[in-house]
Amino acid sequence: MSTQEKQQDADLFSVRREKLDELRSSGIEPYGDRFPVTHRAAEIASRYDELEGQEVAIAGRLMGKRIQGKAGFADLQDFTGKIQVYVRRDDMGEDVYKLFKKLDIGDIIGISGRVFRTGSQAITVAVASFSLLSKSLRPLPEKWHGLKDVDLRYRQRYLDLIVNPDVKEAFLTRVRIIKEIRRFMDDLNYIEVETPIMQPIAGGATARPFVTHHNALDMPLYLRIALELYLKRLLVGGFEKVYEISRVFRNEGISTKHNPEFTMLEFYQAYADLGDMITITEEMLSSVVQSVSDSMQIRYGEQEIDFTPPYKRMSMLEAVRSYTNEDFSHFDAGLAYEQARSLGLAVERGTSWGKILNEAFETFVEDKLVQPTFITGHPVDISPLARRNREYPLLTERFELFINTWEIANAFTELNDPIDQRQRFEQQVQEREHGDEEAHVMDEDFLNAMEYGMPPAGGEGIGIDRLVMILTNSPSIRDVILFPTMRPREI
RNA sequence: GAGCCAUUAGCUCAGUUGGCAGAGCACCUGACUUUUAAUCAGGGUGUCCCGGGUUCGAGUCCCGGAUGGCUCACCA
Repeated sequence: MSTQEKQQDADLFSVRREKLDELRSSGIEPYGDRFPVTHRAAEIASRYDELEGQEVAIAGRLMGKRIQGKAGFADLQDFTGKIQVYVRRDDMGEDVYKLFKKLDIGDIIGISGRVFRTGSQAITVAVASFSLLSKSLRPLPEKWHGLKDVDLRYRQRYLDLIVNPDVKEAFLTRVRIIKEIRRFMDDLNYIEVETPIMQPIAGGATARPFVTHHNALDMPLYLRIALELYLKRLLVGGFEKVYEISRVFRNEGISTKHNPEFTMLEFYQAYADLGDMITITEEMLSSVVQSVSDSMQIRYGEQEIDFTPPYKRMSMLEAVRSYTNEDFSHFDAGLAYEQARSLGLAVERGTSWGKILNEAFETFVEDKLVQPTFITGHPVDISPLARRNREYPLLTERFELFINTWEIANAFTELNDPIDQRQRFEQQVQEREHGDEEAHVMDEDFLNAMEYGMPPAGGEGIGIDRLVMILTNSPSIRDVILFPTMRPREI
């Protein structure tokens, strides 16, 4: 059987598998050792003038091969980018050159050689020697179109990262954003802490949790849906400025804007209030935008979003009035019901005033809020952890920051009255009994903490993933989460 | 959870009225010592997502299912 005939009934994997065996039997280890790298691709390009004629050692993945007889070119890709390498039979000897020609695209190699420019001015390393560091057994996606199938891109993110350079950029931006936020919080002398991910009661937000079970304790544990209640326990414990950036989990639908696990920043500051949170938010966002972009104006799809502070502020009542011409400031559930009906909202009779207002807001206002806008003064019955407004007890001292129509941040002057907090929980428990699976459950331990005295405080949560989406112009949350949740599938 | 759309070679994609399964890249063989989506000559490597049905004949039409995308619902 000729090699060619053998090829015909062999798939690409077994062809490479055979190459690997041949390498081994000729004494070459296809999975090499430590390779001392002296330079990286981008560096050789940016410092070419100094490096011309110098000996360099680089390692990376072979991404292109242009052999032309007794010499040839190849592209090597490392974390910083691609660089061309040049191989010549007369430089490396017949055997080594043959070996190089046998390499597959996707193999990881280390080379050493001298930096030069070709006739067409391409910065190139003339290979003096090379070693195979890792044989690749599977063919990479096509070099020109890359990997487009979104399903494969998310499931096999490693391939996406190898062949689609923009993908790496978005994730590097994500890292920069989070780093900048940490720097910002640290500079304000906030203390970063870690609180339980598995909790006996999942509180701090209205959402369905994931449940697991602890065998030794023989009890259910919930993956946290928010960071809030533990961070507030730390306020009781004397931490005056505290923050956490970490994953929370919500057992809900998946969409371009929702992943079951996502990253939140939450921070709490004793003796502060909502106004302080507004200031911090504006300063933080403008500093983050500054650090990842040259401009305060960010393009997201068709929109241009201006992060220059101060951001627009509007109370929920004002916002609803200005988009519907209906005034809900009477605080009367019956009147609100009539207004909702005339606006075409499908609300049930008996729905509370606050829920109706919120419904009107979500339906008629939310999708208009493209530029950063603080919406303030949320009804108390949708804000069980926020302090009441002193003048209007049906409202709270709360804001949500909307950007690109998405809720990006949520903050309030924290409720620190344990009696009121208990009543709020009781209200939530009732709603849960009436079928609202997302309502809070009673958290006696949290109340116990608050009964020892929690300082007045301002607190805030920021959804990091959506912020990253906006700042990287990513249409899907899956473009900013390295390994988004997917239904498993055979490869 | 609902509606619409998609699924064909390792990847990116064609596939006509229902009539032998196709191209480019990748891969294999050969030529080529400064190319760069290298080029030239030759080679098609397939569970047409899965299961039924209609038909002389199904990648194509019908039904059911799987997975994904978009929109909506829920949510941040």
